[in-house]
Amino acid sequence: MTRTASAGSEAAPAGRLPRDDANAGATTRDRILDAALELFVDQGFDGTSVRQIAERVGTTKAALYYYFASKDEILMALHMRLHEISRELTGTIGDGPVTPEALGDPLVKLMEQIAAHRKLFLLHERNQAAFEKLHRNDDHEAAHDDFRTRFVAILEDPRVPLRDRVRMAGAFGVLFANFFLFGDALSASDAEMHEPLTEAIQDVLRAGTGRGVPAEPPG
Amino acid sequence: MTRTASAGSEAAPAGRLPRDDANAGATTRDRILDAALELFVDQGFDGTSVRQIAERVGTTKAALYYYFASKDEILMALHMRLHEISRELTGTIGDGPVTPEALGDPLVKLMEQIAAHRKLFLLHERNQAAFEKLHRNDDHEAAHDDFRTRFVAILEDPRVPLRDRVRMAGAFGVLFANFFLFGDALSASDAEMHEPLTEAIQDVLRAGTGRGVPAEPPG
DNA sequence: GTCTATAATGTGATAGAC
DNA sequence: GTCTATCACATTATAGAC
Repeated sequence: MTRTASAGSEAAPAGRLPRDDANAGATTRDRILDAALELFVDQGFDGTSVRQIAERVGTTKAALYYYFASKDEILMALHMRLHEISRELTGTIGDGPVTPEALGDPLVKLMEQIAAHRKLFLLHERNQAAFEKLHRNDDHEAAHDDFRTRFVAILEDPRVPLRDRVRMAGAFGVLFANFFLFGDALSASDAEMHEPLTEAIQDVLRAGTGRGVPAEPPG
Repeated sequence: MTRTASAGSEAAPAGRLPRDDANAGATTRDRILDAALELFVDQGFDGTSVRQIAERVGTTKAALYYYFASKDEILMALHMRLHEISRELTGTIGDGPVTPEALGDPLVKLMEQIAAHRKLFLLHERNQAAFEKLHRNDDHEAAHDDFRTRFVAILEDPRVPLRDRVRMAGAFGVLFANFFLFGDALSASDAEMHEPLTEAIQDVLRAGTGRGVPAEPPG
């Protein structure tokens, strides 16, 4: 996690010069995306103007419009960065109804991805409205097969007992709260968090299958 | 939960006529706030124009500005609605460092409040950026003593073992995920959710204190 | 209290020089 | 590829009639 996350999306205009002194030599297009990501997370998509993005990159609005046809397209490009990560994770869950136990490993893998791409996940969490609008305007509204979609499908499955579904949603919540809601407050490194978090997740899930933590505390 | 939540805030201009056919006879001021709440949750604060609010209420922009000096003030009024609820809850937590066990009851109470004022909590969750800006501009930036502030203070307390803090944040996350992240997917009534959710919360907390889910049955 | 009309500003986006 | 200058438009907010 030394670099600031300038991955993917290399379809830049023409002759770019890829050096590798972190970020400084990144494609202009990627520097725009990095700046936008930061601003969208802090101020929200609607609360951020194209001018602000340009300023942070150290250029002008017009230059941005050379790389992106619209402000929406900047958001879309950032969406795609996450979409690929998310699509890999989706495969780790089975197809049919799922037991809480079977969800343990996928959630731990998700945790590691969140840790590696925190800002990208934050972007989606904090700009839900903007993304919905984006997908409404774009054609392919149906079937974006990301992790969340698959997860929601499981939680909607009436074949799974409500008790279990509450646990599964809850396990995700344990993750979510520790990274996004209170990630700053805990002020622990990702490494320090890994074990206690994994334990907590497993416990929420496990307790759900075998009818809970034993009725009375030992002693 | 039959009514659509038109509580509090009666300091309207002058002679209002309070009937009680739900909402239809509500103060105009409250009808504005109800409409704004719905739109701010769906489209975000920045994505909602004053004109849209007026349309939904069935009046004009200028009329809104008779009741509120600015768009920000509408958001502020909604913030106050939640702030009072939140302030009551804060009292249910002690003052010093807190054990996971001691957090069980406050979180269950919080759950009940969230169920009763879901939209209001959602507003805050989805418009974090807007609220931060609001509080930056307003004077009293310091010390808004709501539940979240107190909760964060606990999670920052280095006297509490990290393992416990992860559990406490996680317990909140269980709540959060079931109401906000996946509340729609589960499609269960608040009554149906109450027991499994309470159990799940208690289990996350309990497991943290006594070193994990009991390896041995009670004896 | 609610309206019409309008002011003042900032926005996303484009044209065209270099 | 990046700039300056500008357009068209929506926004928040206000003035003043009724």
